[in-house]
Amino acid sequence: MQPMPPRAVTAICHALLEQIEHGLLAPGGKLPAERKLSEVFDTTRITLREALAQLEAQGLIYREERRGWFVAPERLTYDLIERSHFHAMVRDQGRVATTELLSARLQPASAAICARLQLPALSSVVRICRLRRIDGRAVLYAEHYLNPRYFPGILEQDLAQSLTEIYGRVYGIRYGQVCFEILPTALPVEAAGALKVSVGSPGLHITRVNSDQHGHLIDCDLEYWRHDAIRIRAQAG
Amino acid sequence: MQPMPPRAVTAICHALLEQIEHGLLAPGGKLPAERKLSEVFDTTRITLREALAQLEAQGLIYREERRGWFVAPERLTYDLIERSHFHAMVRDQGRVATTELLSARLQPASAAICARLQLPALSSVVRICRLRRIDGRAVLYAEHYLNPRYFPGILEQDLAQSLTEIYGRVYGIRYGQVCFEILPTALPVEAAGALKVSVGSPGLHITRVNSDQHGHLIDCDLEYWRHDAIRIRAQAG
DNA sequence: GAGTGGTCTAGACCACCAA
DNA sequence: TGGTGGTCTAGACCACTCC
Repeated sequence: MQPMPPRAVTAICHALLEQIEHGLLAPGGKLPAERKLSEVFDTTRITLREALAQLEAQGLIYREERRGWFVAPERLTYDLIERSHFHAMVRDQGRVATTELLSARLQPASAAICARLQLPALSSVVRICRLRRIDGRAVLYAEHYLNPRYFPGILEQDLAQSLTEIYGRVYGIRYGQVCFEILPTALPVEAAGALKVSVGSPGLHITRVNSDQHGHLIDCDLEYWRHDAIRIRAQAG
Repeated sequence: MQPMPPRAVTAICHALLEQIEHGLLAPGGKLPAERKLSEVFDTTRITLREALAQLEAQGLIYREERRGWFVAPERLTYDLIERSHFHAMVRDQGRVATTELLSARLQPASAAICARLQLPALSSVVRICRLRRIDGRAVLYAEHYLNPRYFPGILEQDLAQSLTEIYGRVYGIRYGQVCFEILPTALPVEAAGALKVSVGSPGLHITRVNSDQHGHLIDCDLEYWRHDAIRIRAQAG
């Protein structure tokens, strides 16, 4: 249909794409330096970076801040309905998950969190920030906000583990109804910093508000995913 | 925490953000020309465009190909579970929806579509391409693939209407189980062209595979949304 | 210390849109 | 027809990574 303009950027994209598809650049492999690539394609770094940015938007390559460009690994499939926890989900897909605890403490809740958990103004909540990796690559920055009333003494637990597992083992709490909200947007600074991506890169923001088996609102999660690390599945009806 | 580098790009973002938040630029309003803005902020167009791209990634402004930059309207909330059809969903949120039929015909199915609909190789399917707008802004490019066996003569219907409604009225078919797959990625050329966005802009790709009330796979939709036009909701458990 | 990516400058030409 | 956005050039300096 369209006359297909002979754009330099498009040509570079196609050339790189072909190399990746034919396996000359393996998943996880590093691309040559930008200056080297701009010589190869006989163009400027600005133009070359434009092409890299497009492949990044497609999720085919990704960037580690100041370290260079890499071929993106396969996405993780995230099933909204049959929610196993992160480590199990990753393991079931033949990958290795790790979790790093960034911070955990009791603090006053923001207005937004109060509203989500239906708490009165200025309530205290337990805030747990964690970074999660798949095969060593940071893919998810998550903030958990727990209603402290249901989880006395949780700060003494090992919070790099699955929270779901601690909920059940220590408090006898299981998830009941869960509400999701999925928002494609740029990653905020905290998330971008933790994931080592440049601020303003596209990402996926998932908010989960969780009730327990008795219908009490127990906690909510703010998850920030690399946009290229995830595929969401759901079944309805 | 971080020393907050005095980046030109960040400074411009904040300045524009403030103007938007204080309503000096109304939703749908047009921003000044890029050259004008780069003068205002005393920088080059490249740098200024970098800032605009970041705000675009956040979904705060958007671009119409060759027409300029505009302040983004509120997102549409898309509920995965209680799926009313597009026009009803938009109307319920106080907006106006329109649908434009781009093409509709019987054609051989691609391998991917055959797999989704569990059809034998080289089956024919009805392919319907449509463009949907909210308040006049193109937000969704959708391709529907129907198993023709369940929809004889559907090409004679008015396909700018709700398909859900035609299914029920003409064929006595209602949706049963539905599978979703949500993928943040760059918009492919057909979608980008129809939505009038530059190729390679981020978007949200939603695949729906629909069964009817008897469990037959009747059709599947490939939806391509502007990343800034949508917020997805779901409830589970 | 060499090389890398991150950022920025100061221009240019073209195709398209609106007047 | 003038101004717009889309694209591209040919450099530069800095902070950081990696050796």
